[in-house]
Amino acid sequence: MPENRGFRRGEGTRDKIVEAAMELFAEHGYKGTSVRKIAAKVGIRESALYNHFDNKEAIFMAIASRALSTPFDEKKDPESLSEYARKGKPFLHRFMTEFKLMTFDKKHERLFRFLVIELMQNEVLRRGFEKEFHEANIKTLSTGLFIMMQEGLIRSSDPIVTANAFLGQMFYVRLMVSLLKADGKPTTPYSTAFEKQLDFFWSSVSV
Amino acid sequence: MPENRGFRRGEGTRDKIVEAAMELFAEHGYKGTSVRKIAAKVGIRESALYNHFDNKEAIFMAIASRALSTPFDEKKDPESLSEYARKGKPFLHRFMTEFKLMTFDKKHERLFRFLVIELMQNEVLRRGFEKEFHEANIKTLSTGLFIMMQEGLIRSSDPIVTANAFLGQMFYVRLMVSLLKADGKPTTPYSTAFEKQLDFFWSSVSV
DNA sequence: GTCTATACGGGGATAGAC
DNA sequence: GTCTATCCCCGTATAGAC
Repeated sequence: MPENRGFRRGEGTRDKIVEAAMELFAEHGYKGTSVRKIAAKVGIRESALYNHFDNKEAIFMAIASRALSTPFDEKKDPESLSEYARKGKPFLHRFMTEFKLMTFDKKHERLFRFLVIELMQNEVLRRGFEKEFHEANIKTLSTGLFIMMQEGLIRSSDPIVTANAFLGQMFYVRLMVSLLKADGKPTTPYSTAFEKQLDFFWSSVSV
Repeated sequence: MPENRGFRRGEGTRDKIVEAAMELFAEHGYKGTSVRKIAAKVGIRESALYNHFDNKEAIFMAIASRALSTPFDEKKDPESLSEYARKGKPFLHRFMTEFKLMTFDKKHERLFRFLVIELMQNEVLRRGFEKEFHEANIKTLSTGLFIMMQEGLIRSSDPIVTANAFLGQMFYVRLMVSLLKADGKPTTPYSTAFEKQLDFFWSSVSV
C-alpha cells in the first residue's frame, strides 16, 4: 500500500515495522505484542502503520515467511550435493556450520525464538516448519548419508533414522543455546557443542 | 483460599480450574487465554475464580510446576540406577520408554505444548526446564553411560556429549510427534520412531 | 504517509448481595 | 463460594484533516 516506487524519501518504514515486530514477537509472542507497541517502537502512530499492513496478522505473516525461508534455503543442486557427500565428514561439517552460524546470529536467533513460541499456536507456521525445516533437512541429510553408505564411508543403516539422529542433536543444541541467550547467560559452555556432537556422530557411524 | 477441609461438597473446583486452564494455555498460550474463558470452561464466573487463585499468574504457576515436576521425577536412587546401567541397553530402553509414554499421554502432551509455547517467554519456566529437564536428564544419562563405558559395554567417549546425543534425538522425536498431534494428523509414522532411534544409537555406541 | 480523534469490544480485577 | 454489576485500561481498527 505505500506508494513509494523508486527511491522516494522516507521509505523503509515497512521494513522498520517488520524489524520492530520481529523483536517484540520474539520476546512476548504474537498475542503479547500490541500494534501500539510496534508503532511506538517504529516511532509512528498505529493508524500510520495501517498504511503498510492490512492488519496485525499481515505483519505476522511477513515475519513467518522469513522465519521459514532462511534455513538451508540455497537450493543446493543435487549434483554438487552428492559430489560433496562423497567426501564424507565435510558434508556434515558444512551442515553443522550452517546450523551453528544461524544459532549465534542475532537475526536468526530472534526468528528462532519467534518460531518456538508460535509453533504450537499457528498451523501455517507448523506446516512450514514440518515441510521447510524438518522434511527439507531430513531429505538433504539422508541423501548425503545414503551416498556415504554406498561409498563405504559409514556403516549401513536406515538413512532416515541416521538423519534424524544427526538433526535431532543439532536442533537440541540450538534450543539450549537459545534458552541461555534468552536468560542473558553466557553461552560459552556451548561454544564448541556443535563440533563435539558432530565429532561424536561421525565416530559413531564411520567405518 | 477455598475453605473446604475434609470432604465438603462441591470441592474440586480448584482442580477443575487448573485442568481448564491447562487445556486453554496449551492451545492459545498464556496471553491468548482470558480468565473469562477459563471460568466459562469450568462453569463459573470470573469473580468466583478469584476465590481459588489470587490472579491469573497464580494459575500459570500452578501449571508450570506440574509441567516441570512430571518428567523422570521418581528420584531413582543412585544404587539401583548404576545397577541398571550395568545391563547396558535396557537402561536406555527404560529411558526411551518413559519418554515415549509421556509423548503419547494426553495430559503430558498438553503440558509439553504449554512448555514449548511459554519456554521463550517465561524465565521461571526456562530455568526449571534447564535444571529439572535438561540437567537432570543429562546427569542420569551420562552417569549410566559412564558406567557402561567402564564395563566395556560401549565405546569410550565423553559421557556428556554421548548423553546429549541421545537426549537430543529423543527430544526431537517428541517435538515432531507433538506437532503432528497439534495438526490433528496421524502419528503412525512415528509409532516406532523412539525404538528406531534407540536401536540406531545403541548400534552406534556398543562395542 | 502521518497525524488526531474516536469507536467499541475484550481484558483483569473488585464490591457487595446471597 | 458463587453470583451480578461495575470499573477502567488496553486491544485492534477506522475516519478524516493535513
